[in-house]
Amino acid sequence: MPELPEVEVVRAGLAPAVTGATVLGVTVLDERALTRHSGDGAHFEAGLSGRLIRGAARRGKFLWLPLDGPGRPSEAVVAHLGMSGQILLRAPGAATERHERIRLDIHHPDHGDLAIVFADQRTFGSLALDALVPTTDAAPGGHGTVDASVPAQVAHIARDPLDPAFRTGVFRATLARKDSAIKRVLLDQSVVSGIGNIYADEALWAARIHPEVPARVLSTRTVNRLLAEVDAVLEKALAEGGTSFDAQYVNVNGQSGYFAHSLNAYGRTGQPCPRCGRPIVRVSFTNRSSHFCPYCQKPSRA
DNA sequence: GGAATAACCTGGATGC
DNA sequence: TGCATCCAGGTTATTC
Repeated sequence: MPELPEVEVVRAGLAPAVTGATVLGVTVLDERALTRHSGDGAHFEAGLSGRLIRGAARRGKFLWLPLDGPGRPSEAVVAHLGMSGQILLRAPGAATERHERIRLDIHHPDHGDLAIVFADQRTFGSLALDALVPTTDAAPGGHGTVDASVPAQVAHIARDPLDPAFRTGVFRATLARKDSAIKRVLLDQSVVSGIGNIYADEALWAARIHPEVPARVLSTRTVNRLLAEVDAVLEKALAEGGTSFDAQYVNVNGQSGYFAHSLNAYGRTGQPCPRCGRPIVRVSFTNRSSHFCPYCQKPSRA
């Protein structure tokens, strides 16, 4: 499931191959991969062909490629991997991938011709051509860019905890106003971006916070501890190439990450807590699952 | 306005 | 073996 570390691995792999490249052609195989695009497949293809890609940027789980082009508006290709999206770099003319939805043929002045393949099993991910708008804080739009702009559909997404422009004071103040469970708040991308179900469970386990504790009751010290653990979990996952359970997530070369071997709570129902040895439990939580240690993560600790 | 919930989707796992 | 059902979860529209 692509969360911040997985998307960052994809961005880092994509950047050297696409920066300075020109889009030769676009093939849309499945228009369901354009749910965030305002037009149809033909509109997407026409808007992209001939454009120069200036780089690869990311905020939270959103990835975008800023575009140049004579007489063209300030735009970017925005990608969201959803639950099962993959962006792969392939040789020109490479065989169609399983679940391939969109292919961009590009030419890079140093690397020659390449194909960018967007494949997605569950079709929750998408690509879109979107206008770039100024950031509200005048800081760079995200990781991998110095431009103070973001795609319009990413503008409502909060900065992620690894972003230098992330403001912990604003985060603490937001939590103090939230009656919702802390895990729900961590998953709210308008509060803090990049965290999904896996890393929310892992960070809460590391910080010894029960996932259903109301956010507003957490002390400043506890919120600081949580943020430190969120940073640590994301950094470690990034260093290990992300999490992969079943080839749902791969880097641009189709390789899986190793962080699944480092998980302490997520997906470990019934297995001993690495800290106290008591079994990890799984509870249903807003259409998904929460995994935690009921002994280490008592609600009263808040 | 804030919070909670349903819907979207595919394929693997499970049960009968 | 084949069919039906459940489950995984990020985002957004809808409802309360």
